[in-house]
Amino acid sequence: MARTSGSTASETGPKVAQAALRLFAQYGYAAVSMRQIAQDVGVQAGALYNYVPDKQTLLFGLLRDHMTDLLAARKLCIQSDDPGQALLTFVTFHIDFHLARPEAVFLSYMELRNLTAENFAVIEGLRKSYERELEAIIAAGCDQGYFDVRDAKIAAFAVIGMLKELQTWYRAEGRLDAKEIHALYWEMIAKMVGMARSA
Amino acid sequence: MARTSGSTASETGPKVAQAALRLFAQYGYAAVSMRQIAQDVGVQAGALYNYVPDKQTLLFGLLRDHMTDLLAARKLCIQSDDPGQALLTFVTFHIDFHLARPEAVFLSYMELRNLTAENFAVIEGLRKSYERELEAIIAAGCDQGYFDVRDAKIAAFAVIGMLKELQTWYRAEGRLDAKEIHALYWEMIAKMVGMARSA
DNA sequence: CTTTTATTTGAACGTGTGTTCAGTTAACGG
DNA sequence: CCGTTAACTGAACACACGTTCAAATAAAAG
Repeated sequence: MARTSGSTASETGPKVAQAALRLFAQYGYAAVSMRQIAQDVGVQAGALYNYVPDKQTLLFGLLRDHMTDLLAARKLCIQSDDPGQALLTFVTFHIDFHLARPEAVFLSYMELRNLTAENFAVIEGLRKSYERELEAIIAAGCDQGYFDVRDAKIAAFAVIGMLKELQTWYRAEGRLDAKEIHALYWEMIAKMVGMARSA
Repeated sequence: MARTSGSTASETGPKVAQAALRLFAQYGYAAVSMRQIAQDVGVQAGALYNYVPDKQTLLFGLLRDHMTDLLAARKLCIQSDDPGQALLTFVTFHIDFHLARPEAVFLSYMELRNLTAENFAVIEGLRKSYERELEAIIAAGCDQGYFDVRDAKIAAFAVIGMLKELQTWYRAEGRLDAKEIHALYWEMIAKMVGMARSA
């Protein structure tokens, strides 16, 4: 047997990425075999290599695309000169973007160590450039007297940590919807950075 | 060849656990082979099975011991009826305990999904009982009017998240020592829970 | 010194791994 | 309808995996 009826690269290609994303997120990169991915796609393992040079590059592609999407979406946010507004925008954007793609987010946190050194450096660079935006907002808010934190870098880490943890407990069918989560987190974060009651 | 000179179970046993902890934390459970662990111990792979029934149980044992240690150490904390003091104690304890054993902490966050369903349930139960302590402290502080948070459960998650993130950036040789980290995190957390300026 | 016990080796088992590729069939272009 | 290209199969490669176990040696006990 050979080419299967109805098969086109434009359909199989995305299926490969989706299956890999799903399986890597669920079981971990090292625990998922190319044959499992192939089965999920509905194809033999050999066929995957029409779409991906190797397993490592498959993982890297998923992480890089996720980070690229994140930064691209972030650029579309309306940026504000007011630090309070800028922080609110960042937090709201972060929550929406991340809650919408839990698997990619999970993968990006969990599988960094399975990247080669070179690939890791690329992803890490993208991640840092995102997190530095938050740090810059907090630092600016301090300089301008809107916020009150002793260490902007640590405060940024704290906010990132809070938001990361959100990923671990949020369920779409859960007690809180996105709107309530926005409100709760914004309340906590605004207090934490000592935001003056204006904005 | 067979038994090597100087070999005793009381030395090799702990070595196995240490090597597994180190390697699992660094490369991930699925990516580390029993032969790698054996090499780190300085022994052939077969010898590991004098100390561990299988790889899964080895992982489970590491995680369970970590959680057991955590809960035991926590019990030794002096508990306070004052919510502010109780929260401060919790935060300080958490930071000290976790910064002292980064590998076990990392493993406990990363390798939960590589546990069998039964083993996972055990670890998850231990973890929840720890995190519920924090939630109870925050809830009590709210009830008694010391704290001001809209949702104690979410606030507890937020604090846990902040502290988890600390693990990812802290380096012993870094800019901040434990004392400064205590102060910075306590400041942020006290503000976040809307703590009245007394305690 | 002899016997017993503790500890490890080294080979083997069956299975699974990522990856390659010649061969085969489906879809497409002329 | 034919030739070309696109897509996939299925087998194979060399190697690594977790685990078992008889045999062998070291340490401990008597």
